[in-house]
Amino acid sequence: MNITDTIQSGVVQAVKSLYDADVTADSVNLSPTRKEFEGDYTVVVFPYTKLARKKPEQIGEELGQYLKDQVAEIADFNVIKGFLNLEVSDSFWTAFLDDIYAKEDFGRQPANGQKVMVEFSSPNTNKPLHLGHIRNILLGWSTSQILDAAGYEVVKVQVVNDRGIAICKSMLAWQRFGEGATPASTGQKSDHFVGHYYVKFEQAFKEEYKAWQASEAGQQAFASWKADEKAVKKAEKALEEKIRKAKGKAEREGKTFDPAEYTLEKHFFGSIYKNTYFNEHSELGQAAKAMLLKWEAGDEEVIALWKQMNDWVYEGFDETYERLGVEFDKLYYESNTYLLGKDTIKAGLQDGVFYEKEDGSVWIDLTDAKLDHKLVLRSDGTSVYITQDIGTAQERYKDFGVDKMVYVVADEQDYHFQVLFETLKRLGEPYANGLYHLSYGMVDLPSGKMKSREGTVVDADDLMAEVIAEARQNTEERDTLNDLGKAEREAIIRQIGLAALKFFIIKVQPQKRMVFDPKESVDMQGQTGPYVQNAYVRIQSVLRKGGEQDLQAAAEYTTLETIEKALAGQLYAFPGVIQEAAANYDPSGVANYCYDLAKQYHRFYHDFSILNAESDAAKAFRLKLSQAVAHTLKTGMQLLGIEMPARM
RNA sequence: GGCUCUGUAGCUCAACUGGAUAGAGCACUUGACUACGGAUCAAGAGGUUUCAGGUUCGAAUCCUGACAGAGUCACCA
Repeated sequence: MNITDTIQSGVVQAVKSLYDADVTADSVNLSPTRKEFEGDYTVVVFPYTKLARKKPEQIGEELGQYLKDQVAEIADFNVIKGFLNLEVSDSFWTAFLDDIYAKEDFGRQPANGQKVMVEFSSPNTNKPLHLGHIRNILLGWSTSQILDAAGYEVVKVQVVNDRGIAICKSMLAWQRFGEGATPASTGQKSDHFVGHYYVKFEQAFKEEYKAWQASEAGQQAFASWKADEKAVKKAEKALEEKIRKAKGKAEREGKTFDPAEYTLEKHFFGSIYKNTYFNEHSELGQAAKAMLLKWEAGDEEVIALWKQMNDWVYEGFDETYERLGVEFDKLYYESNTYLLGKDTIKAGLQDGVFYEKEDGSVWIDLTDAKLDHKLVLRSDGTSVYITQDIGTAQERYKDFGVDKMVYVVADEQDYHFQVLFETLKRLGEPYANGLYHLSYGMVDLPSGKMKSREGTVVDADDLMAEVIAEARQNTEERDTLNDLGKAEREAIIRQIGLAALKFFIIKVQPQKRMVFDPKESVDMQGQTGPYVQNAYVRIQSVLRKGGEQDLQAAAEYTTLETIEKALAGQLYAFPGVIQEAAANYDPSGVANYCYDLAKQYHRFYHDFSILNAESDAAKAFRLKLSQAVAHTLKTGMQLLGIEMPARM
């Protein structure tokens, strides 16, 4: 039985015997004691004032005395206002440490027999991965590791969006402007090579569109739209809102606001008409669409080109994934799954889950779940995004029989997943109650939103190279690794750089939008990944020098320093941290836990000598404590996908 | 306009899910190694938790209403 349960049930008994009232163990408000007070755990006694009809201080005293008398692990207590601070006996902590210090897997839970699938990354294949993908991948990976540590069997998958208009754009641009170039011939990383042609397409389209805007046809389109008073009025309103926001933003950032950028004409061509132009007038747009149709028809030449482009991209992605240290158990390709789900819709139509409109389109009415009516099949019988998501979910269940599915997807799709999950529920899918959308906020730069069109995206490969370069520079300044071979040194430098990057991103709660400052992300001091690594490295250094010590002597160490108890208490909390992170699908708590533990250890290390401790008993005890901290830090950081070097 | 998320120190983030005097890091100021790794430690300064009400013994946290930012409301994905 663990100590928190022991205390809680002790309080239940105390309340029963002292006040003849029944409370549940769950309701006992128990938390670690704040560091400015004496004690290890604190019980809040305010809730018992009514049933005891006494003052909080008095209740605290009575409960404290009862626990001290009846519960062996409680050595002492004090009461401040309505807070009962309990002191756990030193022998409890030494026994606990004795139990865990040699366990490298401390904190991990035994298998619980449940299977969960985590989907993450899921890129488009027309351009390389960027900072946004990195947040997604780190969240997905660490959540997978955490679920695994919490006892689940985890299946990691990604959906590769390998078809559609976007990849056709890259293909077309390569065909027209590529002149037979290949990644090998240009020396470019192959996914960047493909992305280059995507950008090329967008540039060419932009030029084409701009020329058309000035042409007679373009001006006429604008003029005829302008005749529609209602539409113009609506657009003017939207434009006003846009201007107001832009002005506010310029003001906040101390920049000048240029009203010439916000004319009605620019708004019309930029926001309102762009899709229409692409679909109906653009030569490039027509060509890209024609290519998509040919792809769907299975045209050999187009398919061959498509395969070539995608292969290039995959080669590049694999490299990036490997550098990041992530891998998947199975990949689903949209080109294989995009037709799934139609049969389910038809069957659901029979069962009355869906309804059909006169034009033949199929819908689901979710108004009683506070959602809307949602189209699930077009009037021409073709599928939409949600159709294939329904089919894919069923496919995955067939493949793996999972109890839960976690989708790591940005918060712009919150509504989509609400609709999807509700629909699957109504279809009676067996896994419907185990669906979770791990929604996360977009990553902003200090300069504002990332926009691929404006070239303000932070490339994943560049970013990793940058943090590693910074780690290299820091390492060279210290010359602590000079005796190592180059390969070994580089491996450590890589671990340090990636620790900085990963920790910086994972420490923020998923649902929050985060500001990513590249300058801060390469920081290696303070609340950072390398700071945590440093605590681990210090311990390794101590263990190398004092590892021969016979740890039996620790048994004679019976009076712990405050900070030693605090460290033991923190270690004790680790399994709970993992369980909570798993239950909430939130790795940020693990990151913050690792930081707190490292910080506490750094302080302990500074204030007390380990190898030159006052007695053999103290030395042995502190070695055990250090070893336990090292294991815990290593496990915790491993859950975040961060490796711990033995030296740095 | 409807719905959802967010708003905490100059900046980046916490706050054990309703508990004590709201905590860290960065930046700034000042200290600490002839001792186990200074990527460290300690100290100082920095707050009307966006605002106004409400519930409660107790609110950054829950409720209502404003305000601000973001997202979404496609026979797009």
